[in-house]
Amino acid sequence: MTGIKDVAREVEMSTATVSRALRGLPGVSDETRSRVQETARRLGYVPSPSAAGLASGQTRTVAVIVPFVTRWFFAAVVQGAEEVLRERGYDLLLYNLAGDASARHRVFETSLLTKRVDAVLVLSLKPSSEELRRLQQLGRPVTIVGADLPGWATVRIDDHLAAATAMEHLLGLGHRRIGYVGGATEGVLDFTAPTARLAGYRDALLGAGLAADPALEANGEFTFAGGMRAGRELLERTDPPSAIFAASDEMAIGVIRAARELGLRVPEDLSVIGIDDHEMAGFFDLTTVAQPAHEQGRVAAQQVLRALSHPEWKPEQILLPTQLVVRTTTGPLNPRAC
Amino acid sequence: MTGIKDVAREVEMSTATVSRALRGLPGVSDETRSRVQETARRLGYVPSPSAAGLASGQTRTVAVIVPFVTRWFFAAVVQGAEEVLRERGYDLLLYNLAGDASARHRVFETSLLTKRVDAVLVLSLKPSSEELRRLQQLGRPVTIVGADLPGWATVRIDDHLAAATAMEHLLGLGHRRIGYVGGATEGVLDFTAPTARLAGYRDALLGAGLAADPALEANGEFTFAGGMRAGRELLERTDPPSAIFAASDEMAIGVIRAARELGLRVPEDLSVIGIDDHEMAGFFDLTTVAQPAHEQGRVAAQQVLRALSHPEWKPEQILLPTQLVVRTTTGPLNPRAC
DNA sequence: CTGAAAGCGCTAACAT
DNA sequence: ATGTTAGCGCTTTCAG
Repeated sequence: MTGIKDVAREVEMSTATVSRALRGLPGVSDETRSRVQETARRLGYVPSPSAAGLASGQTRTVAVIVPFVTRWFFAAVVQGAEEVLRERGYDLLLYNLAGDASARHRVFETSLLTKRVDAVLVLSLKPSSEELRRLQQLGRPVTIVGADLPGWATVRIDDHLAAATAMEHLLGLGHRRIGYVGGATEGVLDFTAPTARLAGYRDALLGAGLAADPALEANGEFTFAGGMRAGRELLERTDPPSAIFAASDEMAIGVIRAARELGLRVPEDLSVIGIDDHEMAGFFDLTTVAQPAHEQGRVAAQQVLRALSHPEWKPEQILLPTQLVVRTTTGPLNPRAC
Repeated sequence: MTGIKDVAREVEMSTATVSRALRGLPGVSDETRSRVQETARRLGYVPSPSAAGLASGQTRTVAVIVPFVTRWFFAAVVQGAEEVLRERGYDLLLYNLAGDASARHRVFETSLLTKRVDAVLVLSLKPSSEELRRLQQLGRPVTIVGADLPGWATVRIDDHLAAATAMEHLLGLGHRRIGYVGGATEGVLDFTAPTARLAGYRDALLGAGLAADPALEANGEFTFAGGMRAGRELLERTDPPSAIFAASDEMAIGVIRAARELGLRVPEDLSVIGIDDHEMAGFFDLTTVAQPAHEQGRVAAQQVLRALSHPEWKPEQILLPTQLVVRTTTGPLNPRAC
């Protein structure tokens, strides 16, 4: 295994110079640098991250803590983060909690990360106060993605605004009786988004001079199946809504399916709008409020990398824009449907 | 930052003993071990992976190389692998190639992995012969998931058999004119599965005394949208098939949608079967041949870990079982449909 | 611009 | 059962 010493011997220089040359540090003549690079390549030199990490205290590795890699949003964020980390020569250590409490404990509590990574990305899960203490103790940049956590660096969308955008679209089409399919507003997952979206829904109704009707709010658990159940629940009422706003595309698709099973046409009898612009949204011609999941991953990674190179950096809250994407699952209120 | 030395000083023993005690190595009295553990905990000792890696040559880290984390199969495999790695105290380094040639080059060519991981999992992508050479040079356990690569350790399903199972189901229902929607049989991705599934389709037809008709084979690119296009192509023929076997559930769902748009009822006018048992398959009541994606990740991780602890270990080809899951998108041949 | 030397925090013989 | 002693392969002062 050829090491820095072999390269140094070959170019007849010290390992210090070789190290500087290879890492692009100043104070090396151009000629020396290129000779070193050429020699390193020729010898097939590969640096040892362990040795570099031990000596420098930097691992060039970022931990990404995810509730489930299998959910669209998380996978997209991971993919975005991985791209920029790789471009900058950082590695991505993935911790998938998968709803497993002991996994969670191991990652957060034991400070396993302390000497292992330079920074941490936490996706959409609500750290307990104890966990937050641990994260703080790391003394390393931490960014929360997809959730609001005052005082911490975050990257997310404005969930209240996204909901308002969806509602404005439905209200603009003449709908007045609008149902909501969301998810639990408590729990360790997605802890702020469901709450903010529900608030956006209610506020939009109030803003339009309408009363929020608790009977029109159902829990779709952020899944297809849940969305379908919730949709059926709302649509089987004696006074069903003419439009449904689902807090995620998966739930919206579930709602569409429930409508179809009940013999309702979309959008003639029921308008449906979601949030996400999931890859399947286009496929289902779903009107939705698009959120840039992939971009949130990129920006979050950029944020922690910036923090690493600027020690004086202060946590920032970054909001990424959402955009209404009108497809064919929403339409004007059909008078007969009332 | 408290290190092993601090613990050693506190218990008045050598760092060697502390190291042994903490790692569960033999040759430490029970009493000493528990005193060391207790003290380490009290002092908040966290080991340094860099130092341990440098001294031992082991990183307790496994690289997982994925084409796209955002595809269901890959995400599920990663999740499965992460579970067993975490249980065993290994970390997962994720490399997402995302169709980026330079990313790919960086991961494989530069032997970046050499001193960074103890083992490698490669998902469904076809390493070039140069890349295989590099992987071999690593001198570390490598397992290929979801593809067949003679001479290498692999974990996958029997794709030919899975296709045969699907075809047998359709043939048993009386279908004779059966279309196939698959993906490219060349390329760097999923390189053996599409080929084997297509062969399974053709062989099943031959086995039933039917001729394989190239006009009934379409490319759905393993995506929803592609499946829909391919489905439309087959169904708009003057002599459309009465059943379609799609090599993945996403394509099968695309086919169903194409059928619906053409006014065909499923399964009365068209039977559709897929492969995967994707999370959406149940939602669409899709008949499919289930493959254990999550389990393939688990088994692959177990395989490399076993290889790590048994140096004499020889590469194994592991086939995981598939299972026909009959739902409602397949039905008996409708005589009128002929 | 380059070199010498002292670690970084552990592990792994080899002793005792 | 425990201790001693070398490193592992780099980075980083501090000199020159």
